[in-house]
Amino acid sequence: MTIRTRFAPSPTGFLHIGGLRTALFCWLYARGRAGRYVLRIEDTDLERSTPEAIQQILDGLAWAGLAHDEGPFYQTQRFDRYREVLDELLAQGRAYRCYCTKEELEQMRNEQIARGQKPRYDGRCRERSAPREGIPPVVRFKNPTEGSVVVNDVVHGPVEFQNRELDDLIIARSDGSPTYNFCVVVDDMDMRITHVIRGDDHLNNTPRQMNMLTALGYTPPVYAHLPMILGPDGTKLSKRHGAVSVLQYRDDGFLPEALLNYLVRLGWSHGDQEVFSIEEMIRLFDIADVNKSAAAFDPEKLAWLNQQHLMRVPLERLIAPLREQLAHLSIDAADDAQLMAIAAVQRERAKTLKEMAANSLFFFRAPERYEAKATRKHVTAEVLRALEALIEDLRAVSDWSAPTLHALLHAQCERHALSLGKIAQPLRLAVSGGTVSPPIDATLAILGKVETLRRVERALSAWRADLFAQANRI
RNA sequence: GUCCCCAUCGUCUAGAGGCCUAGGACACAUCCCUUUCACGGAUGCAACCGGGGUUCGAAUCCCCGUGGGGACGCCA
Repeated sequence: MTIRTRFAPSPTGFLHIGGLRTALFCWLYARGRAGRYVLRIEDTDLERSTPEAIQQILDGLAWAGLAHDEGPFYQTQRFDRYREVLDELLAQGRAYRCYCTKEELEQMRNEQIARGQKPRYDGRCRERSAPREGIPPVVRFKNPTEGSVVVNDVVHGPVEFQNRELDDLIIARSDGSPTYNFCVVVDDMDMRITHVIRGDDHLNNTPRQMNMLTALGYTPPVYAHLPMILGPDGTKLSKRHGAVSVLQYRDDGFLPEALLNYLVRLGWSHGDQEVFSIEEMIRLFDIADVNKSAAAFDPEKLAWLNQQHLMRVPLERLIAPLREQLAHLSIDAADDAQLMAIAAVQRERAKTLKEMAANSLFFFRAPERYEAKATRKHVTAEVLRALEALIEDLRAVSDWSAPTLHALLHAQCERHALSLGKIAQPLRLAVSGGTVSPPIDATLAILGKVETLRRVERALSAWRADLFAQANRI
């Protein structure tokens, strides 16, 4: 039988980290065993569902690369079908109309809580034959009152629920619209879902759904309830923990495979391996290997993984997102080859593409000033003499490449009996304004001959004036 | 309150009775490499929630506590 999984978000907010991991596990499981991954939008809550949220979810999933094989299906477009199943249940006496008012239910709940009991509907309308005037009824599922339901959860093992703990849940509101637990049941059945992989918070819903499925003559699917993801402080993940939407991670300069890699390692592992390509995840992942306990989200490890992926991914992959990040810094980087060269030397010195862009700003913009402290430290009369000699060499270079420049620098250092650092640092200052950059030869190579000479000449004249003023003052 | 779930370094995890002197990774510290910053390498710091059992032997199995989480809606 073909394995069929589904991701079923409700569009009442952004797609967040937890949702993305659920989607990832569903996707990996289906992909790894020639199955089908279905996307279903659970938008039965007309009040809170928004088209913007739907778009956000779709965009987030698309960015992550978790393409669905079927769907997206919208529950709001399946109301006729739910109605049909509802009537079937009603006709079979598996469901009944309940005329209790919200006030009565509220009162019932309060009394039960006061008595220290679990609030639950007492089934008083089960045997009611006559409707109550003026009260539009809801429909409740007639849950078994005896025995128990065992959820053979793939990650938790068997979990037993007593039917007496469950009550007759509402499956259609008084306005006739179906509720979540009922739609899920009908959809999972109709879409022939074989594996329901979802958050831990749904474990308690499972016995009810299984009872309904059974009442409909359908064998329940396999269930796998994933542990929750907690914030870095161990409490429930929320907005104050930073990124809410997965799209925020894109904007912050993360690679989707890095995020996915981080997420797959939350509750799952494969020996000592930390870095996984998408292909490896698909090949190695198994829902049965997932942990039971909740995991805290660690932004530091995500950042480390992102760098690991930045260093492994084909360089071309970095061009577009790096350009995008530079655009946010008002840099219009048109040249693919140049961006690739920059990414090649910067990727081992940046955790994110955003950081890479910031570190690479100087390639596009000449420094306006030179770090004062570093200038005092690295710029001396002796260094100036060496640089002046070097610039002559540079002017004469026809093959402007890192190896050539490297040789030139070395030669000049030897001539002046200086270590390479003595000359590399002031050069860095001259071209970048600071003391941090990729290897100086590579940096100059990327910058190009014209721009390098312009910047070095400008720095030299500024520093000459400085030294002269200093000498006169003393 | 009732029901359900969970429990190994600060964090993510390995561990399915002896291989555990509890392994790896992030973070942190020190050192090496070095042209700055990184990358990389080495070393160090650091954990089985508590108590009872079962067993020759328990991080691993059972029970009870404790702590954390979830559910209990005409939300999903």
